[in-house]
Amino acid sequence: MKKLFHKAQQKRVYQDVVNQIQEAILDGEIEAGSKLPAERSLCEMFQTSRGTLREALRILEQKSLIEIRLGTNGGAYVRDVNGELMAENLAMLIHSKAVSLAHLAEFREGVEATVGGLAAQRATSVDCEELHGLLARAERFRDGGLEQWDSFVRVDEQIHTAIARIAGNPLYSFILKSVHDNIHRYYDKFLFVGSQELEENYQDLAAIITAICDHDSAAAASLSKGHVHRFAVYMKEKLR
Amino acid sequence: MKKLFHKAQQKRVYQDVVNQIQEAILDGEIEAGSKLPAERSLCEMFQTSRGTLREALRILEQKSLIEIRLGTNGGAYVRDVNGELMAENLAMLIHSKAVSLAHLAEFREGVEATVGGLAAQRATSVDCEELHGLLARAERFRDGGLEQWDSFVRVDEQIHTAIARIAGNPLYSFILKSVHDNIHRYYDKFLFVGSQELEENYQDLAAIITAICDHDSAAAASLSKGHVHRFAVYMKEKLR
DNA sequence: TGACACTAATGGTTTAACCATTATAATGTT
DNA sequence: AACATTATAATGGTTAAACCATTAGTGTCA
Repeated sequence: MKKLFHKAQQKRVYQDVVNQIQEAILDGEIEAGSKLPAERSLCEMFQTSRGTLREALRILEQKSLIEIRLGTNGGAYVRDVNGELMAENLAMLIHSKAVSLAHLAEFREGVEATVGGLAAQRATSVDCEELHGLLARAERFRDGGLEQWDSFVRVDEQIHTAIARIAGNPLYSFILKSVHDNIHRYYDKFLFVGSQELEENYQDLAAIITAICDHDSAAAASLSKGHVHRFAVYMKEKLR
Repeated sequence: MKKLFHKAQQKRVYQDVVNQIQEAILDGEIEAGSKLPAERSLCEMFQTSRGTLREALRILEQKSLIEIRLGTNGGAYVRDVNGELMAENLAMLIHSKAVSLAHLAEFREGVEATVGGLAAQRATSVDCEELHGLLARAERFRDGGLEQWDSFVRVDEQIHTAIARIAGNPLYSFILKSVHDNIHRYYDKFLFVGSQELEENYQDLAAIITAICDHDSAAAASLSKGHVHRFAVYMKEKLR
């Protein structure tokens, strides 16, 4: 932090403050993890009152650009740019019933199919080693039976996350994370499957990973879609 | 508005206020378009100070749940639930260079392909009439030459929006709107094409609409993907 | 009838004080 | 020396009261 920030202007002063700080963060002038000056210092820099400045900080916090901590060493810490707003928006759409579980599941089918196909085109040998490593962990948890269902689900999600990363387009990663987060937020309580479904799930993952490592894009897309579709059908049955 | 809202509690008072109002909006207890009480009245309801209450309103405004107007008849008006947060998040990801133009274009390819395929499965005769009506308008603007390029682009976007609606999944509509908004926000200035590209664009749209109305899902998906891909190539050339 | 000014409701901003939380330093105890 | 306890100070959270700025509606006047 050097000589940045000029006196706040415009009609709504807090908006000007938001704009200045947001630009500085998005342009990389302030590192993620670093701390903004204390509220009372920022007030002097922007020549504004504390109330107005705090309204600006509330907005930046809601945008998930900063995180505000209490106590000594508290203050506004700059966060990494992330996709939390998407997840939050999705949560609101679901809460308000503008988007249903069926919509969410169908959307996920389409996206995971596309992502699976791209991953098959772009997977390197290193990527495939990682996928097979994750698959081996999933196999161990599968053999552990229903007691390790939670662990299996976690690995399942790690595999999907890894495939999205391998697809090479961060937008897919952000959006799939939003979808996964919301599935967990709203529907976790309904999810419980038997050992048969667990086995089927594992076989799905194994087939998808094989297709990706064979660079068989069409198969990877089709298998991914089927895998997600089966999952969606389970959810629907549980919710009925 | 009846007897809702109890005294604000918890560590961060403004967060409790946000939660109460947000729930009321998302649960439909407060209609979109209606006005919340004035700040000073809300302060009494929540038994909080005006500064704290205003921090809560700032958050709700940033979530695009309310819109605050000035002057007489001003105040916090409840908005329809929408996908603006997604668009804003996407804008920040692009601004911070976490997502590039190429990523955005590739993502759009995948989504528009999926949407085109779904629309072909679900289009009714009424939908097809609407699409052909839009196509006729596009044809008129095409014949108007480059002078009506702006109008042509608007109809083009209307067609894509209509196809997303016909696909029957609002999530696709929200996300495609976010993508379109950001393409316009960041790349409009680079976009200018000649009459040949305009003609090609029109032929693309005509072919897509034909496929949709023939319920030829695979063709609609493939043509949509090609259409978007061609657009993406143009953008890349302009940016070079 | 139209232009202008007044009025009142409402959000925007400022100031100054005090409360709550927490990392660190100072102190005491074993 | 090691550990538990307490005090300190930095920082965000909250309150109160006053005043400024914007704007729809109303009233006045030419």
